[in-house]
Amino acid sequence: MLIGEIADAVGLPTRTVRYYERRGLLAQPRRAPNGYRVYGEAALNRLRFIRTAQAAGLTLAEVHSVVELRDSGTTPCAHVDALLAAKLESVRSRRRQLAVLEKELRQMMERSSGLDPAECTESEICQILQKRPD
Amino acid sequence: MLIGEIADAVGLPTRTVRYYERRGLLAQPRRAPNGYRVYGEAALNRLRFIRTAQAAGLTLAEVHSVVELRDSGTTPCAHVDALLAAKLESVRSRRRQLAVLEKELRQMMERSSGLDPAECTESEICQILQKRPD
DNA sequence: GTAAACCTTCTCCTATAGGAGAAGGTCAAG
DNA sequence: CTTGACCTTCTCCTATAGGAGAAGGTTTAC
Repeated sequence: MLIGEIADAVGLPTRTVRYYERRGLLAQPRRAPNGYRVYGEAALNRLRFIRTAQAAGLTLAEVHSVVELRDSGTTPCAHVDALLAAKLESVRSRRRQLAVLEKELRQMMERSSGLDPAECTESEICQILQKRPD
Repeated sequence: MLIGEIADAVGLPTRTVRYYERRGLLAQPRRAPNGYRVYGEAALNRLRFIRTAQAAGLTLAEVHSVVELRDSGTTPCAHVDALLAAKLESVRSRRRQLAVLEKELRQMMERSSGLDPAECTESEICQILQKRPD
């Protein structure tokens, strides 16, 4: 398989496949006599894994830490559990932040409907944003 | 007020104040004979406004669009309303995405507790991530 | 008079996940 | 034999909001 074929197989641009190689996520493939990258099944699995892991919210750096363990012969299960737990906590935390922000935005917009643009002075720049709810 | 003083007054590093000036968020201040930036009340209000707007989730580019209107003599209320509405929608959308992700993470972790690391094969790299719920 | 604490501009760097284009080699088909 | 579609490496660029350091001038305090 050449890079264009494997890229099509997983739905990535060839640039991205080379990028993963540079990042150390994908082993350097063997080369054809003309210098072209030649991939096998393992690379296909690896790319699919990367997509799955990204879908689970892992960063490429985190994916890297997982494949590094795998490549070193260790079963990465425990490490993945820890990553997922940390990810879950950060997602929860982010959700809480966004809930607060959404509430504030709604309050600002509600207040805004009762404000007169003519009363918006130059020094406060924008009364909708500046006038915090009492 | 020199840059260090105004920076302390709003709790920003002096670097950031210069950065806002470069970004066009803050007017170029007058200079003392020695070349030092000298600020007045207006700059203080502007910096406070930027912080408030950022807290509302606006990007610096969006803040820029607001102060640009203000500086051009237009009351930016309508524009701010539109920005807030768009921001609200994107926050809602993001929250929905995170809710789905949180659920998936929880499912993965639950499944993980019933999996045997010994069964994790090299080709799938990690069964926790790879085995999607049936 | 000198050391500390300011200030100035300049340029490059961070994280994240790639995207864009240049300049060139290679391969299959008409 | 040339055109188009591949492939190669190289470097720089994107968005976001600054951070870091260099090299130098100024002001304040002792």
